[in-house]
Amino acid sequence: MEPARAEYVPNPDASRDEMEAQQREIANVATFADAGCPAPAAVEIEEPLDLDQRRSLAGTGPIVAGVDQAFLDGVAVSAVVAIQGDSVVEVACGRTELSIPYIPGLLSFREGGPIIDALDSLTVDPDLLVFDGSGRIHYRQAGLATHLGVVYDRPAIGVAKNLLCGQPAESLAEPLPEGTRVPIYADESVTAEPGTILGYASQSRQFPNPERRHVNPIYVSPGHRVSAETAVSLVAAMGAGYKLPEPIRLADRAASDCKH
DNA sequence: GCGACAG
DNA sequence: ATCTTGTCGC
Repeated sequence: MEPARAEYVPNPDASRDEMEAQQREIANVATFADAGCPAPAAVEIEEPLDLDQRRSLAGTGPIVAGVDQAFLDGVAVSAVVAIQGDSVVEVACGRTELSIPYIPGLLSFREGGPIIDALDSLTVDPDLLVFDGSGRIHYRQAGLATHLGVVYDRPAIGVAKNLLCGQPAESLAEPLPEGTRVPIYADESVTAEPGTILGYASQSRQFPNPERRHVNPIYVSPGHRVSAETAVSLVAAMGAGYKLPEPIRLADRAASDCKH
């Protein structure tokens, strides 16, 4: 697939000020409301899928693409796994030399290159992109999922394993029951009206007895063309019994496979 | 100055 | 993100 807005392709050689300025601009053109994204019921994944059992595209069901990265020395490997219904329909990889270090808040400038490299070789046309990292839960409301969602002008969701910024509506220190969703509000650290719901902490999975051993929530936020509420529901629909949604879980595996 | 900080 | 075996419990 090809970028729809080439002017927003992240440039790792830009100055920090330029990066931050571009992020504010991206947040302004991003849509944090449902606009052409699939319905959660249309992308349900009941059982864990197998990366090695691929099937060809069939019919007009929505295609969801999961994206994740792995690293070796100075190289970033990005993998995209495209899923339609209960089938993996395509797997693509991309790799790029790492040019800048990891800086919280500027992740898309470090990992955007390999991701675009991978998406460039994808032949199917995804209806939804799911990224490992934040979307609107970001200092300038322009995390990885928002940045790339805008670059491709495609519905996009960010799924993070840790909270970058924002204020949970309630404490997340104690284990939550499975299915719990806690709003993440904008606070002073975010360029949004205080009280804006940036995303949700979602307890996608929990053990029967959290006293002994518990699972942490995931942090789901809209990237582009999806609301915070629909984003959590979409991710929950693709859980297949795991903490992380199937597209991300498979992309994670594909990326480490791609390394070796 | 101090603390916080996706992957 | 990455370096890594066994081990405990629904």
